[in-house]
This record gives sequence, C-alpha cells and structure tokens, in this order.
Amino acid sequence: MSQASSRRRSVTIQDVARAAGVSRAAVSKVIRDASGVSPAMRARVNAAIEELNYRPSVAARSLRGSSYTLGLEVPHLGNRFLTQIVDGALQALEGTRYQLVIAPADGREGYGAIEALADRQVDGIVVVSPRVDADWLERLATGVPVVMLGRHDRSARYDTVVGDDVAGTRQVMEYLLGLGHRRVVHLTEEAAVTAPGTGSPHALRLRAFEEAVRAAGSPELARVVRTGQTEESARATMNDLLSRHPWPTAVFAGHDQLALGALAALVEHDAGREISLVGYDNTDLAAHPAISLTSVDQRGPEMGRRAVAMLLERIEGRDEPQHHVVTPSLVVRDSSGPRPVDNPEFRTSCARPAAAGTPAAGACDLPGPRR
Amino acid sequence: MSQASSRRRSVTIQDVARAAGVSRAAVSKVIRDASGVSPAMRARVNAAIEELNYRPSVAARSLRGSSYTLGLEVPHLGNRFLTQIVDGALQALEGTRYQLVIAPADGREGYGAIEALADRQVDGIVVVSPRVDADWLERLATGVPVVMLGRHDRSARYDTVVGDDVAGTRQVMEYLLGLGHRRVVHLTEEAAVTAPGTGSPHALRLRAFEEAVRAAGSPELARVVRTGQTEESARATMNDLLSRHPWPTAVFAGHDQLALGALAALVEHDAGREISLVGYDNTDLAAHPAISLTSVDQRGPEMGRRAVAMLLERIEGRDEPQHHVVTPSLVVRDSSGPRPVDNPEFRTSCARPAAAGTPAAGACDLPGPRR
DNA sequence: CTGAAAGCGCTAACAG
DNA sequence: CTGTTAGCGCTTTCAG
Repeated sequence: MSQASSRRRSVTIQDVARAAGVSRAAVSKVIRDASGVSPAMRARVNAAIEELNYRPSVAARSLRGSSYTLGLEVPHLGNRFLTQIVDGALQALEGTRYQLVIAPADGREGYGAIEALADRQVDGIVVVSPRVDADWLERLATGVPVVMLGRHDRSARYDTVVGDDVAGTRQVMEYLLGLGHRRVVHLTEEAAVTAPGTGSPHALRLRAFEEAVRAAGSPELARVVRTGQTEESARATMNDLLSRHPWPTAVFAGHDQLALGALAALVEHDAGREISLVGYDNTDLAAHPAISLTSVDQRGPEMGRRAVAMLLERIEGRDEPQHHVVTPSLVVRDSSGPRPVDNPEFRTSCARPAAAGTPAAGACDLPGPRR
Repeated sequence: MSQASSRRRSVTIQDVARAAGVSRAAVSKVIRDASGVSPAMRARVNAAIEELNYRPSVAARSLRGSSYTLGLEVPHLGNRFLTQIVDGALQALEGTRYQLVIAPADGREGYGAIEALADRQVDGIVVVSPRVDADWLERLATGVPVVMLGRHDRSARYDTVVGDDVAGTRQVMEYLLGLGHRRVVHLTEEAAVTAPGTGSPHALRLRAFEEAVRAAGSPELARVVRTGQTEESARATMNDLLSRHPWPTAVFAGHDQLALGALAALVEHDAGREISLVGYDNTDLAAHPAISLTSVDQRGPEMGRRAVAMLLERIEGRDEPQHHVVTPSLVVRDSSGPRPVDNPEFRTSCARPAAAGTPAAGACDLPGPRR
C-alpha cells in the first residue's frame, strides 16, 4: 500500500537482518562469506535471504568494496576477432564472482566507453581499441587495473597482452615467398594506424612485411596499399587495384575483415585463381568452405583468457607490470597457393562464376591458388 | 603522503565544492544541470570540475538516482544478428546521457547475465536470450523497465520488439514455391526452441512454413529437419541429408548461421547449383559475393533502436506496455533460383570446386540457383 | 538562489 | 562470535 503501483522498492540488507533477527553486519558477513559467523546464524540468514529473495546492491557495495565487475572496452563489434576474445574472457571468469560487461566504443576511439566503465567502478578494464593515448591510459591505470590488448607498448602501470605480429607476418611472408610470389601487396589501413611508435599491431605487421621483402632481395616488386578499416573499403581498394595490370600474384591483408573485402573484389574480377590471398586473425569465417581463407591464427581466446587472468592477479595484489606475448600460427587454406604463370594478361574464368556471370570453361589446371 | 603508492583516491564532489567555495549540493545541481543555480556559480563550479578532473561516481549516484546505464543481455556474440541490434541500440543512445553495457549470457539461458545487470542498477534492460521464462521476466519487470527483443509474448509489464516472422516466412515460401520448388526442407533448431506457446521466432517460422506448404497442397514433399544451434551442427545435419537421395531442391534455414552451415555442406557436396538456399536475418555475410545468400532482412538496427527508445520512454514515465512489430523483407541473392531438373540423380560439378577437388566441366547452363 | 542535513545500501573497524 | 558505529559519494528535501 505504501508504494503505489510504481517501482517496487527492493529488499535491503536491513530487511534480511530483521527477518533473521540479526544485525546488518552479520548479514553482510554471511553474503561475503567472511569469517566469524556461527553456522547456526549463517543458516538463519541464508534462509531469510532465500525467502525474501534478497539481492545485494552492487552499487552500494561498490561505494566501499568492489563491484565484482570487469569491463571490456571494444571497438566495433562487427569485428569477428573480438568474439574470440570475449569467449576467452568469459572462460577465465567462470567460477569466479566476477561479471563481465562489454562497453562498445562510441566513436573511432574508445575514450567514452573506457571512461564509462571507470565511472561505473569496475574492478578492472581490458582495453582493445588500439588508438587510445598511452599517457592517458597510464593515468587511468593509476586508479584501476588495466590491460591493453593487442598493442605493443610497455607501460610500467598497465599490463599488455599481444600477439607476436612479427612472427606471424614472417610466417606469412616465408610461405608466400617460398611459393614463388614476388609481386605481393600488403593491404593495410591508413598511415595513422600503422605509424611506428604507436605499437599498433598493424605497424609491426607492416614493418615485418617490408623487412621480409627486403631480405628476399626484390623490394621493387612488393607494395603497400592503403585502405580504410572496413570490408567495404578494402573491396573498393582492391577493385581499383585489379583495374590495372600487372596484378599482384599475392595479397597479404592486415586483418581478415580487409581480406574478406579483398576476396569480394577477387570474386568480382574472377581473379581468385590467379591471386593468392592471406588474412590475419583466423576469424571463424576463414574456415568456411565458401571462403577458405588462409590466415594467421592469433589465438584470440587465449588472449582474452590471459587478459582477464592478469586483471584478476592485479586485483589480488600484483604490483609489477606484466607483458604477455601469444605466438600465432599460419593456417593455410584454399585462398593461397603457388604463383601462377607470370603473365600480366593471364586470365581464366573457369574457377568461380562471377556474381551474375555465365561460367565458361578455361585452363583450370594451371598452378595457382585452389579456388 | 597520506596515500602511499597505492591506488589514487579519486576526487569527490566534496573536493570540487571546496575548490569552488560552494556546497556539495550546489555542485550536484550543476552537474545534473538542475534549476536553481546562478550562472556565476555554475561557471565557478565547472571551472573547478575541469581543473580537478572530477568525474561523478556512478555507483554513488545509483544509490539514490539513476545509473544512466542501459543493459543489453545477449546470447553468444558469435551471432552476427546481434551486431545489427547493438548498432541500432547505440544509435538510439547517441546524444543521451545513457551508456550501453552488454552482458553476454553465461550458459544457454541468460538468467545470470540479466540478474547481473539488474544488480548493477541499470535503468533498463533489453533481453535477447529467447529462453528466459516469461513469469520470471514479469517479476523482473516490476523492478526495472524491460524490453524483450525477438519473442512474441505479450506481457502487461514488459515491452516487446519483434520481427513479423510469419510475414517473413511467407515471403520466403511464396518465393520458393513460385520458383517451382516442392521438395523443400525447413532446417530449424531442436523442438524445445520451436515449441509453440514460447512465442519464439523459430516457432512462428516453423508454423508459417507448415501452413505455406499445406496451402500449396503438397505437404508430403516438404519436411522439417532439426539440427543444433551452431553452424557446425547445421553443416553436419545437412551433410547427412545430402548423403541420401532424393535431395531437396530448396532449403529454408531458420537463421543465417544455420544457412552458413548448410552452405558449407552444399559446397562440400558441390550441390550449390542444384539446391536453393535461403536464410533468415540478412547478416552482413549474406551479402558477400563468395556467400551471396538469399535471406530475410529483419532490420536488426531498427529493432535495436526501437528497444532502446522504448526503455527510454519507460524511464520517462510511460506505464502501458507496448509491443512493436518490425516488418521484414526478403533479399534475393545467388544462393537461390528456379528449381532445377527434377531428377534425384541429377548432379553437376562445374559450378564450384569442392574444397580440395579438381574442377571439371559440366552442364552449367541448366536452370538452378546461380552458384 | 543557496547551503545544511539526512539518508541511499552496504562494508569495515571495533567494542562487547 | 556478534552487534554498534561510522562513513563510502551522491542526491534531495527543506530552511534560510
């Protein structure tokens, strides 16, 4: 009667205490299972909790203790690699009292989302957006444990989990060069993203690409091509690239999303058979037979697991920064293969009918990627 | 000196008040921009806030007022359809003071995640996991605004946003039957998911499928085939199906993830040309030229937008339940086409080379889906 | 228009 | 082992 039809006031620790005939502190101890409660009392309190359907308020608890919440800031969720990371993070949290919440970045950079998490008193934050300022992160990390995932900076205040991008890229390049490819394009994002010194994975991949090419002694045949961050953008760029000869014989995309865009262009130009394509991230789609994309597996779940584990360690009291490197491995699929006949005008169209085109017979048994 | 090297105590409203030479209440008013503050005071307070880099504690605020947080509970993030919903939700939040947090369901059902959100005092919850009990949700909804997304139940306490699954399915069936298909399979999840009365979208799609078939007068040629909820599972089921003749001429999958699994099997059996495939959700992948999947567009962003808008309305004081239906539309792509020659033994393999097979010439110009 | 005072629900320190 | 007593940082009356 006292609360009209509006929102029901929830049951508080006080109510439980009253129902069980004990003090609030006693109830508090029971729910945190702190020491110093008699079994009898514990039982009574638990009964009352059960009966009243009591749930402690995380907000109130956060005011003094912890919120038992870990935050994961992510750039756009369209990125499949994130799914792997989230899966790993959830695994690491299983059986703990902690809950994961994900805050998607609003704009291009994740400041808003990260601050929102911090404001909500999460006990730890995993940052995935690669473009947040390192100093800013350091400052943040003085207030709450932070793990930066994916970037190669080495802060003294926050931890990092990264893939070994140099090793991953080397594997790609050894593979491609070993197959005879020389005219190979590295399709990557705009310069801001690959600027050295940012520690961005794409910066390292770019550098490793250039080094591999130089080491192979044929720098003039390899090129870096810039595109946007979306699949759509990669598709446009690749289409552009394919509108001029000579074509590259292999394309190494900075990540699978770009590779998918490039693949779309290859399909449209019916060039899948002549041009090898390699991605990075080994996103679940790469394995689909209709895509079958050669890609570098970064072990996303492992990364997510480690990041959460590190946060938990910090919460437990660890004080030294820790930097964990995950070793990737190349997964070869049908999108790549030996260099085909090295003729710029070489074309065949038997392999994969263009979207609405008419399939035609052709020289299907030439060497080349199997698609 | 008083706080050692450990965590930095954050700046509170008290500090700001002191710095600005006003009371805490005054500061509070400024940050909430409540009425009753002189411009001069506002300016001074804002300056102090700026200077001290003050950020209000959401936890403390939640204790009395609201947390300015909306929660989105989701089943596994691998589902691409969710991405669309999240995008829409974020759009609807743009320019408001509210922040979106996503809580991924722990197990098969979302209770844990939903409770976690409620415990964290979010101001509203969008529930996507379809299997949570309706009564349980009703109870939840007495304490916090709730929108159930995707399920067709009509509660008096919580709002709903759903796609018109009957209309969507009808479009699919009219399309397929119109092309001459009769031997069509509806690939859907296990019976628990399609049980009538749950209001699950898959229940409605199944029923609409059966009705369409009945209306077409050839019930014996259409079948419902059950599979798990994963792509992998759909692939296995479909492979199984393709190991026996006669094949269906068309497959209507309950959602795109199942369709992708089915597509994998089609590719493996090199059956893409003979069997039309239709999905549901029009996930971004469906548009990729290497996939080119005919699918029903549910307008996920619109759904996400509406769900959040409804929550906001509830927070503003709306009291009557509201149930919003979004009309879907079929997007035809290359995975479907006219019924091919109706011979159970009919096979061709010119269309799409199997994963590691050798392409061969064949009767490519027969009618059939263009892949 | 401004500020003092009283909590929100919980935990932590301490006294019994 | 149990209960009392102070707050955590903020909002919200309600007097001035």
